[in-house]
Amino acid sequence: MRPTVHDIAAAAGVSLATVDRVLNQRPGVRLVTREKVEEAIRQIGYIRDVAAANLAKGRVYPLVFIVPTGDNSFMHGLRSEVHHATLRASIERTDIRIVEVPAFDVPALVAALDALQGRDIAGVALVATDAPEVRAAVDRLVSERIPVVTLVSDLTDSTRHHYAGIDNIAAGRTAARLLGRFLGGREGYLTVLAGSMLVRDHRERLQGFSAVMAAEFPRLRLLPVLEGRDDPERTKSLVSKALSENKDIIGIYSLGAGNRGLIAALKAVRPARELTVVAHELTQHTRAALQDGTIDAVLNQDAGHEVRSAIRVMKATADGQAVIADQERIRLDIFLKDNLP
Amino acid sequence: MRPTVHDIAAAAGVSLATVDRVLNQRPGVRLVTREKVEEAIRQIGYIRDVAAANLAKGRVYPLVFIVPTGDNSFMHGLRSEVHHATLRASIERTDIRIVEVPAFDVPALVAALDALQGRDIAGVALVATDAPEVRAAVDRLVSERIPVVTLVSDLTDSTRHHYAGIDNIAAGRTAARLLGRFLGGREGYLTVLAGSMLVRDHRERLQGFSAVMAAEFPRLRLLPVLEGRDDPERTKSLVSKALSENKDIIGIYSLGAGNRGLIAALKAVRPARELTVVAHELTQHTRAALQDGTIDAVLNQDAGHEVRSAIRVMKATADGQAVIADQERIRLDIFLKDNLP
DNA sequence: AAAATTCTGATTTACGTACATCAGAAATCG
DNA sequence: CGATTTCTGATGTACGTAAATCAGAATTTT
Repeated sequence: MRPTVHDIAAAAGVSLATVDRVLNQRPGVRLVTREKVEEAIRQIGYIRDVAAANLAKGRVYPLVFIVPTGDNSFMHGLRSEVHHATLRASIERTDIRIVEVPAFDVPALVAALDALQGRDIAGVALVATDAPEVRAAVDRLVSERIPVVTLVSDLTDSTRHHYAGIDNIAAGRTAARLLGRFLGGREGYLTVLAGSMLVRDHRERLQGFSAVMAAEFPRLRLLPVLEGRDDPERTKSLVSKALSENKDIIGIYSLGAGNRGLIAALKAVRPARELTVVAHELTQHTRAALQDGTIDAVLNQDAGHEVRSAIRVMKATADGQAVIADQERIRLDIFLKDNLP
Repeated sequence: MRPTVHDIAAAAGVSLATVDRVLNQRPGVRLVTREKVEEAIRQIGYIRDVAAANLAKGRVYPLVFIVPTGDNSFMHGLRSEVHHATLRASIERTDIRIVEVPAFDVPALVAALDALQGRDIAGVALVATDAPEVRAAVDRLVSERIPVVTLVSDLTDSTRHHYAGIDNIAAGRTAARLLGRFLGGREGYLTVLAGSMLVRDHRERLQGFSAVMAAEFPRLRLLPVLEGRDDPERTKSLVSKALSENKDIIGIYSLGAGNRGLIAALKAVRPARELTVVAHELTQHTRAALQDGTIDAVLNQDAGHEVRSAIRVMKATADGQAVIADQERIRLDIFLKDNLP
């Protein structure tokens, strides 16, 4: 049988009330007594029954998810996963609020974060735009002892408690190796298509990609990055233009969203041009493109996992509990047409 | 506020005791009354507070993990993950017992399963050897309303509640495409290295691999499968022999354990022979081989995820709770040297 | 040393559910 | 119709913890 507060009281020779004061860091306990109790806790290996504690407290976890607006498939999927999480709210004792903020809008994000100060909140999860102002706002929340988790895109040098997302440098490196190996020993040009270089995840992917390309596939030369702003129309024309201007392009790495436009551009030149393509984010469009051979590999992060992980981490952090680090690592999924879920 | 048993009682116009009888399917309730209560439960959308219920019941989940003995890295890792789970036992209210059974030994596995009949057990997880006798033993447990989960390797046509493992056909197909693409348009022979064709996961991997190879990479021809029995020494000599007998082998797919032997054989011919290699299971050996270029890709299933998922599913099944299907899907991890965890 | 202050103990209620007991009501049987 | 049998209600205890109250002890201050 697992030890309870009663066992602590007995072991330390104090009353239940005193044990409770020590456990919940309430005042009114002399130092010597406090130490006696803490020693007893260690001795008998007491572990608080979180379920019982939450029951007694009537605990709910008010959580806030700050996600960017915008209609690209990935963010849409992310919002939908957060929404799904709200359906489990009563079971998980969460109370989730979704705040939408225009994408890449630093002041708006800062305002949303600052609006949470002083509120009774058990945790904040945000898709971070990597700016010093955002970092400062996050640090303010952290200093108020509010658990903060970055989602999908991380924040440089911030004190956030956790990052629920993939290692984007590794993702870029992986994309490079896949493209490099799939292209065999061929020689030619590669085009990189990004959403915006203002977000850290895109910058990091490019960084990893360039590093491996330069070091291991010198025969493949990179063209300047095309910034599609995650907009299908713009992306389509950028890609079409690049392909027609340079007939030696043999591969494409699409590291952001807006793949619909990319796919349209590819289909337009399809039978004639043979291109090896690696893209990010599994959506209905990239899935279909993978299946029909327009895209060769898709790198993905599972938004559902990210959201659930963020919730677990926020709850655990709010309770001062440890997390299973291994379980919270978000993996980079690599999909070929053969292992689609 | 979430509705409670009191709310049901009020809504149905009955007493708490009657609600309790209905909820816990105890006798002593007339049909009409029972239906009235059930209707009220549906009306107000009552969901049982599992934490409170478990507290009241003093519930613990006695779980049994049946895992094969043997010293290959993967099974070693699996046992270690189960052991790790026992460390969280008091928090998770589990009481995990590990039963070791010789690998591929059908009668022993059946005996282990039958020994559990009639015992007070909240769930059984087993690494299945795919034999009709095993299926029958599993079905006996299921008919006793004991939750059964297959782990890593599934059972054909059985009534087990859940399979916590990867899709092995997809794994084989993925391996084939990786090898095929990495080898570009080259022509030559491929060797497949398996542990034993008696386990379903190995058979399925081979099946998927062969299918994609035949359909999409006809220039790569498969040699007869080498059965290394997951034994490093035997594997090493088999591979060395094959490589020296056929100078046109340009790729290897190792779909089972015993990769230590494979790696040793590869290192012996390394600078001279250029081979593209895809292997299964990320261990310290395959990880090092991936890093130094001896192996090109490793397909992996995360044993920790499998064990934790199995536990969640067994607990949920024991409580008649739903599981988040998406969360319990075990994914095929593809590791290149760039995305190692 | 008396007063004021700070600790500590004892006790109670609560959270939502499970489970047992016993009395009384309703239904069924003879 | 009375006697059984079957249902239902009322009530209390328990699970492990939180939180509050109040009395009394120990300590510190005056």
